[in-house]
Amino acid sequence: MTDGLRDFVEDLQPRQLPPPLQQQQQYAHISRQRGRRPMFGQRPVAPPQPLSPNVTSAAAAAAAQTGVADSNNINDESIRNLPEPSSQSTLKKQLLGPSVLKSGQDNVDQSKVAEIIYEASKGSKYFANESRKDLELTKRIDRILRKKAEIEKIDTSVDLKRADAYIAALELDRDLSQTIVHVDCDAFYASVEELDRPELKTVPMAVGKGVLTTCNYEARKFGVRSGMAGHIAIKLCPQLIFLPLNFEKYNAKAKEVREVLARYDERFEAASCDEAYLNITGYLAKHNLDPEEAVEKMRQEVFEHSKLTVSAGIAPNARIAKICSNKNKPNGQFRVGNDRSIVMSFMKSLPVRKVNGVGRVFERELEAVGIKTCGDIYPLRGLILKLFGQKAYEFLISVSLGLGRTVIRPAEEYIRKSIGSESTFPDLEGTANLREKLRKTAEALEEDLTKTELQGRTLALKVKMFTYEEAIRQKPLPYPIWKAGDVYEYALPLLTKLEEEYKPMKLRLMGLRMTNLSSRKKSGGSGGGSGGNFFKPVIVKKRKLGAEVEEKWEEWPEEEWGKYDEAGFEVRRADEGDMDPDELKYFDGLESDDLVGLECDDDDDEKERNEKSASDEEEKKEEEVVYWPCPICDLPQMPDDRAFNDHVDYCLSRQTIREAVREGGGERDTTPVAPPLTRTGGSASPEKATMSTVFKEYKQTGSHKNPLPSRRGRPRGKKRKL
DNA sequence: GCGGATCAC
DNA sequence: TATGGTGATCCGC
Repeated sequence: MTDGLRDFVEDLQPRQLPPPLQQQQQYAHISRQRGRRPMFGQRPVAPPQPLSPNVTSAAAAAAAQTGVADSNNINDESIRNLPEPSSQSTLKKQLLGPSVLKSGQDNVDQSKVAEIIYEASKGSKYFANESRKDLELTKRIDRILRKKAEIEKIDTSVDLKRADAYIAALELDRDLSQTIVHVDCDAFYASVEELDRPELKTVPMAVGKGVLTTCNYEARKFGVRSGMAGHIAIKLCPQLIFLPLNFEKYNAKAKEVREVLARYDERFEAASCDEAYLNITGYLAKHNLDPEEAVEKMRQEVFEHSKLTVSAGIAPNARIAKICSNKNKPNGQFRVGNDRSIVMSFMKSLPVRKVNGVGRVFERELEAVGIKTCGDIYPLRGLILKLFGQKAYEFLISVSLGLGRTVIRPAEEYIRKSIGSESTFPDLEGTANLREKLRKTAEALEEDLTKTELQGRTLALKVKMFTYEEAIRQKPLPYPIWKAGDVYEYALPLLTKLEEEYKPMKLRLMGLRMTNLSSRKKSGGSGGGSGGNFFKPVIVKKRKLGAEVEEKWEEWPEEEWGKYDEAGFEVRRADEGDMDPDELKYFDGLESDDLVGLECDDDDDEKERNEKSASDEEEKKEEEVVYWPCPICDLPQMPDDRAFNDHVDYCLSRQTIREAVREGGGERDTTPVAPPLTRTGGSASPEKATMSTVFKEYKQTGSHKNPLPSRRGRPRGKKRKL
């Protein structure tokens, strides 16, 4: 350790400046971590030996030996839980960490890295926990595969038809008119540190302790990654230099970057400290610039202004832009053009893991059923709903089509739904000790509640046992609280409850979190939640079976990532034109929910769920209901007048469009990209490639609305802005 | 509504 | 000696 580094740590101890953006608060806490340990300074060791060509470290050599066969280590006592040798490989991959597919690791031998990590982890409690989780996942995947076999036995043509109808509806909504940019700073924290200490540029260096927050590209050559445990990183790269976090510095730099971004889209969306989305459609039109030119210029300006390099992705929507920004990292950019065939061919070979929302677990589940790339989704579209559920279905389908949101808006317009504080510490046990820790945790939470001027009506206590097993107990409160004393008082019963459940409870982490938030600001403000004075949140209801829907909740990761527009902010982007996407989705959702007999119990009405025999009820209904066949698409509809009429209207509008396509000859854009996506039986359009083109015209004229006299009123209510 | 799990950063 | 913290969502019960 060096004194200089220690000074750094002392310096930031009181810490925490008001983060300009909501998202940044999630990082602010880190700087006040207790129990800091000595920093690792430079060690007198052998010169750097990247893992790229040859691994020469002792650990690697040892690993190489044991690594001949994956199952060689199975007799280790600590991993006796492991079922069969085959799961070793998945576990190793799991241990590799979440960012294997990220950039900067292309020339690193991942299997050797995996071995080293595996060897270094073996025997630890952490490892045992990972093994347990891996086993659970393997079992779950087993169930999924059995389910798949079941489904394949029966007739899936109805599911296929429904999927095709859904896809057709989504296709109608496709918007290729916007140019979205995702900007991502390269190794942000590490780069900022290098500005102050240029000599670090040429040596492997990491920021953060315990778990690395990030590391520079020199370090990545050794297989070091962000999110990696510090002691593992040392095994991979003994000469790795560790720096402490310095959020003031990072925030200042982030601000500089944002100043430039604002020139291109004043309503850009800061997704985190070092990431942002921009809609540069307006900018391009105004300055008559090519997207690539403009972004090139923007990155150049960012560099001149902040001395930091950024990477960027340019695409018709945020999801693809995000993927693109990783493509030519560092200091590069990549564009997927605003053209359906380009989008489709880009998605076709893209590993699903690259998509935001597909993590290590989902990746394995998908792989098990034969989905490795986004192009693999479409052929299985008839199975996915039953295999993974409604949300995952909607998500995967939209991913396979390369769809994503095109509305970008400032982070300030999102409302926070929870606020919490948690910390890890050396194993702790004993009622008195745990209560003391609880008190400290409550005080930390009060601090954040004070800063944000929030209060909450539901309190949750989270603990992590010394075995890494986690548990949460939560409780609604009689009134909103924010003071540490109150928090402690209400948290104590939760703690004692846990102590009873887990007999001698030994903890390594404790956290408190408040939900059901409301603002304590006099002037209203953005705090949302029940109890709020000015901005009462919109009641957002999830899809309900058959019944009228006041507000619909946008499907999972697809759009807003759960953040919603509390006070009904007017979003003024062009893309939310006249065709209300909700309506299409509504009908489709209704269809699938109703017909599949899926457990769609997203009701907010308590009475509806009082019957524990919900599933029985469901089945009974399923048998009794007589569906009305739609005269257009022939798919069975719920016997509900309004819903039926809505559906027919919808089908007619699609029919109209289809005919328009045929008349127009459908000659444009006919490249047969992504073959599976162009044609399937049933109601799918014969020429989807042109549908979006046609639809654009419809959007302009607005003539698609109510192609025939409507028989009733649409389910009204505030339309969800996408 | 609760608790566990997953995901992103 | 020994693998983080904040916030959000989804699923099963």
